[in-house]
Amino acid sequence: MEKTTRTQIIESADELFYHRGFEHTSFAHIADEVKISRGNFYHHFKSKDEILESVIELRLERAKQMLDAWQTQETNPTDRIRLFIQMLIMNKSKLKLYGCPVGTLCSELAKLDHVSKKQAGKLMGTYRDWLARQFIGAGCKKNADELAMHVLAHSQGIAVLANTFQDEAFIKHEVRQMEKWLDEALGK
Amino acid sequence: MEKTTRTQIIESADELFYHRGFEHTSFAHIADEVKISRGNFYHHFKSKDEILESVIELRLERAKQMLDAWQTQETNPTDRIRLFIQMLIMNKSKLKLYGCPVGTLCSELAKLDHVSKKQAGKLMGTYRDWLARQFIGAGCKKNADELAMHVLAHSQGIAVLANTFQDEAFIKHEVRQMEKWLDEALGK
DNA sequence: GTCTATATTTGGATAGAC
DNA sequence: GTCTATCCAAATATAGAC
Repeated sequence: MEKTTRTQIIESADELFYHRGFEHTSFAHIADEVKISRGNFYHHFKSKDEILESVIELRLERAKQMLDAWQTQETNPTDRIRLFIQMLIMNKSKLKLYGCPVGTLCSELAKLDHVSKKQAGKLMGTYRDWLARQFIGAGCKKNADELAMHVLAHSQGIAVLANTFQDEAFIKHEVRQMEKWLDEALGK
Repeated sequence: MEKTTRTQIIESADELFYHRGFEHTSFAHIADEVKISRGNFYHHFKSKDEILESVIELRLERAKQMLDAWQTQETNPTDRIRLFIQMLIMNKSKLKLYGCPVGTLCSELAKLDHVSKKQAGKLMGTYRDWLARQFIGAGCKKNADELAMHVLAHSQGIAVLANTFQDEAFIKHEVRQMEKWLDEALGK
């Protein structure tokens, strides 16, 4: 079963937007990856903004799939939060090179005041809501969203600094701190 | 005493790079602000990259001045760290709209793989080093840099999320958390 | 569905008059 | 030191043949 050209465009754009940023990625860059001509794009998408829309949709899909998988993989909400935090370790080399794909996109679209910035915010919101549900499950009903936002903020900050200072080792240290914080926050 | 055209260019570029991002800011944008013609730029700078260089220099200068002022204003290193954290509150409306000027620049230049990305990293490094010195002064000689990086990471994460979710109230809550963390970290 | 050719716009940069 | 005019390259987008 072949990947459609449309799918290939979206997947290549997804990677390039992550590595180079949205604005700094041109049709020529994507065309080189997919090996199609520039003109051919417009058979599949009306504009570059439409490609971005599809890329965000793809990322939303993937995020939901991953979180759903975690939901069945771990029965304990606390351990699910730990999986989220461990994501920083798993992706440490990419974080160092390109930062967080979600955070950097949200930051870029905010500066561009782009029509899709709200959609990108939804992507971040997906993690926020999922984390909040885990905290509720772990017995923190009252301040679940605050705790979720704290984990998210700490993760985003780690990504920015790992990228800025090109430092992977730092990630490990901060992750340990966050895990310790989690144990205390859950009153353990 | 008049501001030179050169100075006006740098200051306008500084603001525009913060609000719109570096790549998304054109000479036309800066020219509109300064009210000069596009061609006139090249009497003062050889290229757009050179303007960026000067903008980063300006930001470095301002950062050092501010930190020096704090150094004399507060005798207690712990209170100086508190001043740093309070900066998030002071700038909360700008953070909501544009994120952190240091973090967003570092993130953008990393994606562009720009020649000045190291210089931007130095800007972040200025805060890192200053914070580490305060922690040393507060008696945390052993892990001063780790503590500095933690404060920096938390601040950056707060900025990213305040910007993404357009939420100022969240900043206040996280700042309170960081202040509590600081008291505990300093064994108080 | 894919291509080539081309239109159009924008943005960075240069030349030279004043 | 500032301007106008202009060049050049890149990037988005369109038209129409195959």
